[in-house]
Order: sequence, then C-alpha cells, then structure tokens
Amino acid sequence: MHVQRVLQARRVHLTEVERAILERSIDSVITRGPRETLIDQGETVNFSVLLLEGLMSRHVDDFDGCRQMVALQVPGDFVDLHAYPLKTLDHDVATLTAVRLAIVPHAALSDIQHNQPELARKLWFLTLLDAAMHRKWIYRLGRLKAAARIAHFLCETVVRLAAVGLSDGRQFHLPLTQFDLGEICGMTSVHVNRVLRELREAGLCTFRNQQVEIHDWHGLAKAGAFEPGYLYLDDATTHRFSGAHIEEGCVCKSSA
Amino acid sequence: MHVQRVLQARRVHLTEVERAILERSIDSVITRGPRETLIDQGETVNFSVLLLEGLMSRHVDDFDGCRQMVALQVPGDFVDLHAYPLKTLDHDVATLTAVRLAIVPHAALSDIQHNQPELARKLWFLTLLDAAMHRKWIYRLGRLKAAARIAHFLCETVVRLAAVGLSDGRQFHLPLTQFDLGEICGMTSVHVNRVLRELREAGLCTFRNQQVEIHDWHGLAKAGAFEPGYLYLDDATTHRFSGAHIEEGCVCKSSA
DNA sequence: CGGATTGTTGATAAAGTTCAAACACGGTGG
DNA sequence: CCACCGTGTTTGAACTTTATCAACAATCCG
Repeated sequence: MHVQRVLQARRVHLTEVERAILERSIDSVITRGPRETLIDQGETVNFSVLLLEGLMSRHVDDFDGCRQMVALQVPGDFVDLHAYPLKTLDHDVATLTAVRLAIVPHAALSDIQHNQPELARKLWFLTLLDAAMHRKWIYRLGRLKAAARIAHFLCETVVRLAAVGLSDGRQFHLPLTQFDLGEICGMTSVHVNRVLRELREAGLCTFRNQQVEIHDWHGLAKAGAFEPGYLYLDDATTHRFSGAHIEEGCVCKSSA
Repeated sequence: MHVQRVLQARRVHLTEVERAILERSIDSVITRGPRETLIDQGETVNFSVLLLEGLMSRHVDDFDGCRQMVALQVPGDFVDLHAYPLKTLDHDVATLTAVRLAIVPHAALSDIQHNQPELARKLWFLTLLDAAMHRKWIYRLGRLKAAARIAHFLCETVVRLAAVGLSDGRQFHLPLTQFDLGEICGMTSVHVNRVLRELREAGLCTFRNQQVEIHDWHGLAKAGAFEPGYLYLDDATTHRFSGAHIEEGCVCKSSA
C-alpha cells in the first residue's frame, strides 16, 4: 500500500508530479502495535501521518474514561493532516490494529503550501472531506435511532473500504469490538449487541469474528438512511453504492 | 460589523495587508430575511459568504422533513468557506434571522490560494476550526445526556458570541425556538422544554424571550462538561471561560 | 382582534441503559 | 493435554431516559 491510494476514487486526482512531491515529503515509515495512543489531545505536533495499513481512530476522551469516537481512519487516509494548520489537536489519535504509517513533517507541508498552491488546495480538500464525514456523524447521532446508526456506519465503512480496494462491497474485515461500535454510534455495547442481532435477523447483515457480511445492500442502506454523496467519491463509485429510494420509516428518532 | 471580526480572538491573526486583501475580495454585501435557504444541499456554488450580522444555520435534511443542525453560525464566521475546495455542499445553508452577508467569489479565493500562501493557510485554519466544532458536536450527541447537551451548547454559544463582542459572557440574545434547540441537540422540542426548566430550577441559566441569562457559569460548564479548548481562542479568552474542574457526575450518557 | 406559531404540561409508550450472570474462545502455563 | 484466565459476546430483568400524543396557554404578527 503506497501513497497512490491517497485520494483514490475521489473527485479530485493527483497529477504524477504532485504524487511525487507527496512521496518525497514522507520522512519515514513506521509501524505501531494495536491500541496505542499516537497523539494526545492538546499535544503540539510537527508532523502528520498517512495511514498505509491498518485501522486508526480519533476520539474525544471524557473526564471519566468514557470516549466518543469522532472518526475511523482507513488505509489511504491522511489521518491528522489538519494538525498542520491547527498545530495542536482537540482530540486523541490512536491505533486500533497494528498499523504502518508514513510520517510527513509539517515543514514539508509548509513547503507545499508555499510552492504548490494546487496541491495545497487538494490537501485542504482532504481535510474538508473529513469535516463532511463529521457532519454525517452528527446527523447520525442526532437523528437516527440505534439500529439505523449501526446500519449507516456499516454502509459508510464498506463504501470507504471498497473505494480503496479493501472490500468487494459485500463483505469486509472490521477488527472492532462491539464496545468500539458503541463508542462510534453513541450507545452501550449491550445495546450494540441487540441491534446487531436485529440486523442479522432482518437478513440485512452479520458481524461475526470481526467480519461483516452484507446480505442485502439496499435493505441496509435503507435501514440506515444511507446516501454516499457526502463521501465525494467519483461518479462510478457513488452510483454503485447509491441507496434505494429512502422512504419514511422507523429509521428516524423524532419525526417532528 | 466589518471583516475585522473574522479571526477575532483566535490564535491566528490577520496582518493589515491580509485584511485588506480579504476586504477587496468581497464582491458585494447583501441582506436576506429570516428563515431563508441560501444554498441547497448538492448545489454547485462559486462564492462563499461571510456573515456580518445575524445568525445562520447549516443543517442536514432528512428525507422526511426532519433535520439535524450541524453548525450554528455567528457574525464573523466564514459560513461556507469550505465550498471553495468542495465545490458542492453536502448540507443546506440557511438564515435563522435577518442577515447581512459579504459575498466572496471563489475566483478571489483562488487568487489568494495561488498568491498568498500564508493567508490561504489561515483560511484553511478557519475551516478546520469548524471541523473541531463538528467533533465536539459529535461528542455532545454521542456521550452527553439531554440536559448536558443543552448546557454544553449554551456554553459554547456564549463563548463564541463573547469572542466577537456580542455577549458580556453572562447573557446573550439567542433568536432560536425550542424546536431549533431540539434540532441542534438531537432531541424533541418537548424534551428541550423540560430540560430548560430543569436548568432554570437548578439555578444555572434561563432562556426566555430569545434571551439567555447565565446565573452560574461554573455550574453550567460543569453540567455540560464544557471546556473551551476546542474553539482555539486566544489564551485570555480561553482562560476566562475555562470551566471548573469537571468531576464525574450525571452528565454522561453511558459510563462504560 | 384573530390566526398561527411557540411554549408548557400531563399521561403513556418506546428506546436505551444498567446490572448481573453466563457463555465462548483463544492463549498461556503447568 | 488440560485448567485457568482474560477479553469479548450474549441474554434477561429492572430501571431511566426520552419520545409521542394530546391538550391548552402564551405570545407574536398582521
């Protein structure tokens, strides 16, 4: 997995020159074990990391141990590119699995910012994609009921993984616990468990042994009110994963 | 209210030259009435707007009329600056009150991107500030219970308004309905009503006639687990509004 | 003044949490 | 090889939080 995967299947593409510049910006490639905190909230950082292999999370930590995940990062993601303009982060960055990371010093990004305005704009775009996903997460937590939240998250994840060639769109490896899913969807692990059974019994999807199988894509997309537009994928991918027409239903928390 | 207010009280400051460049980028200043949709989700736009006066919202619209607000915009905010790199938006932009808006064509932003790398980075920073707020909203919806969500939102809002001189930190004008608050905090207007009474009876704050009065800042900040770090304000403002030590309590939805 | 929107309250139902216990499963050490 | 441990999953029952529905009061606006 190389830098090629960055921006893959997105509406924005890197030129050969830009790709070369990005690759030259990589200071080193490192590995980390599972469940390690890479960056603590409030810490000042002078590098950003590109995720080459594995899964990572960004989460807000509560005073009393309870966490809310704000982003799941898949290979190809520029995990904390936003740390370059922000300097210090408002959240933690951690590994979920063992990972391989490319380290990009902020000095290199500064160089791009000053000398490669078009590439800089594409990097800016990448961070805004993150923001677009944040917005969908807000919607998910604020408006969808538990089963729909899980369904929406699974839809989002399979599409993102498929976009970088890590899923065929019908199944994928998801090395998360039900507890993790709870931290993503704002619910307890017990409730996650019950919801997963619901989805399974409805014939929509199964999640067992860290493996997700989607039995009925349209049904799942409908159950989660999922539409991939916010991921800003290329037209082919967007079309491939566009949900069925979403009708009124028992998806929404409060209708009025 | 002029462009001066952009970036005010933030850790990033504009130079005189940069301010002049930004002002020259303004194509026109327009007004709009309350409750008008300015930009629809999916629409392609070639300008961004700077909010000079009034309040605006950004929200995700559901298939069946139900909405989730993803951002509240106050004067000084570059409401949809992210539309410049993104080209099309994943959400609606609407007015809440009558507003005065400065229109900035994307051509002007493109000029800045290519010729003013430092200013461009500061604009990038602004959009990331938005993302930081998104993350806090995710946390709020995912981890806090209803009363804490409202308390947190009120804390956030008073600080943001105070940062641009629109509140003294103890009271402020908030021209929203309880229904709007529900769309922000992911709950029904009925429940908002009950929670507001709770906060009032606890002596923390009152919200009546579109006016919020904070009676006990530390109490409210504690009830909402509020810490202003994520707003990236200057040290003085951050210190002024830093909450009391937040202890364990009945703030969080699920502790484990 | 009159109609529409917003706020308030109560009763009831649904959704989600908590607590507790049992089960599955992969490692690890004897 | 088996006993044991820790982590993760599953289930049940009681409880809390929040939504829903319905009615009415207050307020705003033309």
